[in-house]
This record gives sequence, C-alpha cells and structure tokens, in this order.
Amino acid sequence: MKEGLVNWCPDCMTVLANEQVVSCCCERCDSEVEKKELKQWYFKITDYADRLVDDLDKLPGWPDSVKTIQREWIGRSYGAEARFQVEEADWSIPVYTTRLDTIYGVTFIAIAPESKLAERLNVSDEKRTEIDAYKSAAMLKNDIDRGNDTVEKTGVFSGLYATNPFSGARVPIWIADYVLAQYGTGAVMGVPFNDMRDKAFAEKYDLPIQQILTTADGSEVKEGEVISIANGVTVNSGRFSDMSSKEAIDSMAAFAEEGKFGKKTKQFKLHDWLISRQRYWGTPIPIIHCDKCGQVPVPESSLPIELPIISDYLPKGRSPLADVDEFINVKCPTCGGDAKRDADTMDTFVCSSWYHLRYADPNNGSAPFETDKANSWLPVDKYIGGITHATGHLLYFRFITKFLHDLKLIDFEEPAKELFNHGMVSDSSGQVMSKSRGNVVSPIELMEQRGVDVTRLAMYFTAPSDKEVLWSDAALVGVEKFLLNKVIGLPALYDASCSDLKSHFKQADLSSADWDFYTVLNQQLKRITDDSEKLQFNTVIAASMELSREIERATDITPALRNYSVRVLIQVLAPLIPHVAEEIWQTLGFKESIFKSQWPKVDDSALVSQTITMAVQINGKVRGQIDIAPDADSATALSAAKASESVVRHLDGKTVVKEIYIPGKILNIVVK
RNA sequence: GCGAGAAUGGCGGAAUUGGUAGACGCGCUAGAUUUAGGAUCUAGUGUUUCACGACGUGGGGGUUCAAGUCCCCCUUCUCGCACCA
Repeated sequence: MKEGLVNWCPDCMTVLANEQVVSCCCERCDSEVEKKELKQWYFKITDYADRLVDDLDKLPGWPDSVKTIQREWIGRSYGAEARFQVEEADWSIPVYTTRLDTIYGVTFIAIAPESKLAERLNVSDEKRTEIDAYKSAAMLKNDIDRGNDTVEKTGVFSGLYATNPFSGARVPIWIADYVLAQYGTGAVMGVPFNDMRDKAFAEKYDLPIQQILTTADGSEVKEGEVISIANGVTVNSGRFSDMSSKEAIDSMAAFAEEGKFGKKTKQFKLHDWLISRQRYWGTPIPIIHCDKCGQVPVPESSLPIELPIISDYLPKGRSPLADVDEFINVKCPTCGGDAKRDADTMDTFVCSSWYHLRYADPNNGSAPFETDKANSWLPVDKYIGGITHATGHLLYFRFITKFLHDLKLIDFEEPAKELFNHGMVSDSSGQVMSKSRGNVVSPIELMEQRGVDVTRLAMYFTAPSDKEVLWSDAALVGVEKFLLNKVIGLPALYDASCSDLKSHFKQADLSSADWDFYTVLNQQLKRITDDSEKLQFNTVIAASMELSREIERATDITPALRNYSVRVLIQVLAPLIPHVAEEIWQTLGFKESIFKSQWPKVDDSALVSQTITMAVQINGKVRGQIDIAPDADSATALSAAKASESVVRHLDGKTVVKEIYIPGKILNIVVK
C-alpha cells in the first residue's frame, strides 16, 4: 500500500490503473481522468519488468505487434544516474540520463513540480509561494496539454544552484512541468545542445547552450538535434573529450561510481499496478485494518471472502462495501479487538489473470486449483482475444503467471503459447461492439431472428478473423442460402443403403472420373484443414461452398465415395455450424455426436490432378491455354501450345528467343 | 513526432515458393419456373473497344521471361505510444 498521485475517474468514481487510462480518459466511460493523492494498494509488477520484456523473446506464437506494444509500454531504457550537489545544502539532486556523455553540456537542472525534490529545496518564502502556484497550475492541466511538445515550455527559477559533479560548473535549479515526476528521479539535467526540449526551455529563459558533441561521420551538427550514441564524439568535455559517445558513457560511469556521485542504472516506463477500486463488483481486498496491529491479512482459513449481497451498487466516491456495517466490522485476527475490513475491491483484471487455472480444477473446495492439474492442462495452447488488451489484461496475465510460478504453484512461466488477435465487430453505425460499451446487441437480435448457426457463419464469412468486421445484414444472405439450400439438403445426396464407410480410396479401384472427384475432394479438404488451423474461416466457408457444388454435380460416382464426401463436408462445417451439423449427422444415421468423430484425413496421394489447365504466355502475356499433365515435358507442352490458334497468331513472323517452361505452372515463349 | 499495419471490381473479400488477378459471397443483367410476388435454377458480370486488342491490384520508379507478391521513393487511412530525458 502506498500513497501517491493516482488516476481518478470522476464519473465511475473510482481510481484506475495506468493501463485503463486512454489518452487521458477513462477507458470505460471516456470521462477525463483527474489526479488525486490517495493511499491505495498496488501489485509490484515493476519487479517483473525485466522478465516481462525478456521473456517476450520466448513467445514465437505471439504476434509481433503485441510484443512490440508491450515492449514499448514497459519501456526499459539503460542509462545512468548522476548527483548534482545543491549549493549550501547537505543533499544532492539525482538525475537520470541515457546520455551521460553529454553531461559537460548541462546548463540547468529541471525538477518536476510534483516531485518530492521540489519540496525539499530550501527556497525563500517568496519563491515558495511562486513555486506552489506553479505546481497547482501544472496539476490542473491534463497530461495531453502538458505532454504536447508543441506547447511552450514553462518553468520557475528556484533561486538555487547545484554543482555539476564532472565539470564543477554552477548550474541553476529550475522547476519545470515538462519534467515528469513519475519517471526516473523526477529531475533532469538540461543539455540544450543535444535535446530539443532542453533547447526550447533554454531559449525561452535565456540559458546558455554549450556544445559537447560532434559527429563521427562528419554530418552537420545542429543545436538541439540529438546526435546518436553511435555517431557521437565528445568535445569540450574535460578529460573525457575526444571519445566516442559509447566510450565516454562507459568511462564517465566508472568515474562517477568511483567518486560515489553516480552509476549506471536502468529505467522503466511501467509503473506498479494500482489494484484498489471503489467498486462493488470485484474481489474484496483480504486485509483487515486494526488500530493496534495495523494491516493484518485475512487468515487463509477464512478465504475466499465473499461479497455481501447488497441492493445499492452505485458509486459514491468510496466503495459501496464501506457502508455495509456487518461486512466491514470484524475482529482483528491477531488481537481479537474491533477492526475493519478494507472496503475496496480489486481491479477485475486481477481475476482475469488467473481464472483459466480454475478451469483445470473447477470443483476444488479447498484451494483455487491443484498444482498437478494446472500443470497438466496448461499453459493455454491458443489464446484468442482482441489486441485492445495488449497493455492491459495480456500484461497482467503474464505477470500473475510468473508470480504464481515463483510461488511454485505452477511450473510454467507464460500463460499462453499462442496468441491470436481477432478483429473487432462494429455495428452498422461503425461503433465497435464491446462488453464494456454494452452495445453488443445486434448479434443477439440476429440470432433470435435467423438462428445462431447462420449468424456464426455470416460473421466468419464476412472477413478473415483477424480483421475488423463492419456488420451488415447483407452478409447474411449468401450464407443463409448456403445453409438452407445446400447444407440442409446434404442427407438427400447421401445413400443410406450403402453401408461402406470407407474414407480412403485407391486410384486402381476407381474410374478415372471418380479419381478426379476424389482428387478435388482431397484438394479442398487440404485447403479447409490448413485454413481452419489458421482460423481463416472465410476461405474455409468458400471452399466448403465449392465442395458442396462438386458433390451436387457428381451424380454418377460410386456411392461409397459420394457418401464419404458428404460426411467430410458436414464434419468440416461442424465447428462453424454446430447445431445444424449435429442434426444432419444424426439424420445420416450416426448415433454418436459428430464432435466425437475424427477430423477427416487428407489423402496425400490424391492431391495432384491428372490434368491441369496451364496458361501459355507470349512475352509474358497470356495468349492461350492448354490442358496438360502437371508433369508433362516441355516438348509436349510446346506442341500442345502450338495447337492453339491465338498462340500461333502471336508467334507468326516472330523469332523465338527463349522458352520458359515450369511444369505445373507456366509456359512462356519469348519472341522478337 | 516515434513505432506497427493496411490500400485489389459497385460492395465484403480470394490469390503456397513471383507463374492465367478478381476464388467464394453480395449486388446487378438476362433467361427458366411460378396465376403473381417471394423462393429456386441456368448463364453472364474489372474497365474500354463493333472486333483484334489495349489497359487494370493507392501513385511514381526499378529488378525479372514473368510482379498484387521482391527493392527504392511518395500519398492516404487505421492502430499503438506520445516531453520517458
């Protein structure tokens, strides 16, 4: 539990974690978030920051986009801390910098107005009033206004000075709201020569700019424009002059460490996870506050704490549980005296970080789950969710998994091997449908009107699963026709009197036409199988439609083969239209559920057609087509091509320069 | 500003390793069937041209026998981060 500036949503009347603030606004209700100084509970996710970054490399099954977003959100940077002694005081101001090599260019120190360092400055009363006024004004601005780098930078001079530990130079100490209190040390060294922001500030307040770098590659040097570490060479930097930036950083850090005024460090943008919420729906925080004993955890034997049933859940600015006396007032587990429960509940993202473990052991009455059971079922093989959760749920999910692993409750460190980001579904007005927005209405209406299977099929068919779907009822028409006219009619194409349930056929046993059909069937089955694995259901459905037409037209084939093709089609469609498929399966005469049947196996010996239609190009333009065996030799292909009238016409009067023949692909004749 | 992704008919979208661009569906056109409407079935449907053909995957260049696909530059859109020192 710690005191700090927290995000407060005035509409939801609760605090929020950083991850729940989107562009300064509450992710649920879009109200502008305020800053409040409150004492709240946090999970120390920052202790896991390094592992959360490093282990991303162990997740080949996660999309790069999500990994990049997480990496940037955690925001690890390597740099150094250096301390600037405050004049006529017994303390020093620490600053964090990734560019220690520029420290000879420091012409001022800037401290964030909310920083504790600003309070600590021993300034005159007059200055204190000025600084306080500046701080209040800064805190009233929202982060967007403050964070916008086009906005003019402002600050207040404290009247105090500090000493550069490297150069001994005397630099003024300023309070400036372009410095973030919650990152690094809350203070920065101002190097206007190698930083746009510092330059803008220095120009506004007439502070000097001092060159301390030049470029290794001889490119133009401009004040304020950053010279990269790879390209920097130090100048005017005392004994560290004329070094590469890299070299300078290393030897300066060593020097600072020796002199005990600095060292190499790293920083993260990630903050601790604020989990207290002033809401009803959430897990009660299992802490009892006792005047005598302080914060006492609820003993394990009394867990879990169940929410009391109440009638008024509306937010009032404090937890609704705070007003439930019989819940709040308890005896202290340590001393037995009167005490009170913590009234807040946990962020619901806490629950979604571990609930999957409970599925492995749902009836366990004495513990959340048994380690052996969790280990045997998990981690999750394929986790499907929206990319909107990249920095929220998906980060917490990984963090809690690592934490439980460290407690030896589970033996894996990552919750999901594979992650698939599905697209969002927007309603016809373009609003993204989401649980928190509560506009997930249209599919429910649709399911009532047209049935669940039609709705599912329409959703899958409209767009590939990773793309956004703009919902429109027109998408329903085609799939509904397919379902009603083709799929429902499948039993009519099935010869129930044929008891041969063969699923594998040999070329020698079939007529040429039957073998052709069997080949097409296997080609489509392969497409469907591969695309299903990739969750690309739109093409699965397209292939199923094609297959359905093939079956319909194959009236003369042997019944065992036709029956097999009908079974294949209904089996591959079953995951998409479970209700209809199950019913048809029964109609075909099967007693067991279709979902207990095996996914049909692709016959690899029947994937190559006997003849294919190949394009014939002259100078790269299609001029004719030939029907040919896929493995025919070039002479055969060439003579077949010369039987085509338009090929002959385009060859007329020309000299053949080159013939490119790729069996099974193309015949291209280059002429002059 | 930085980072990531995308751009294909009237529309949603297909196209292993570069190899017939537009699969599948919607819409549209014509025909069949029907008392009519709906439904169903058949055929057609990138643009342009009488035709041969020409042109065509956001724009411009390049590599190649061959480019939606590979390389360079540009435009637009979506998403993420946003003074992180």
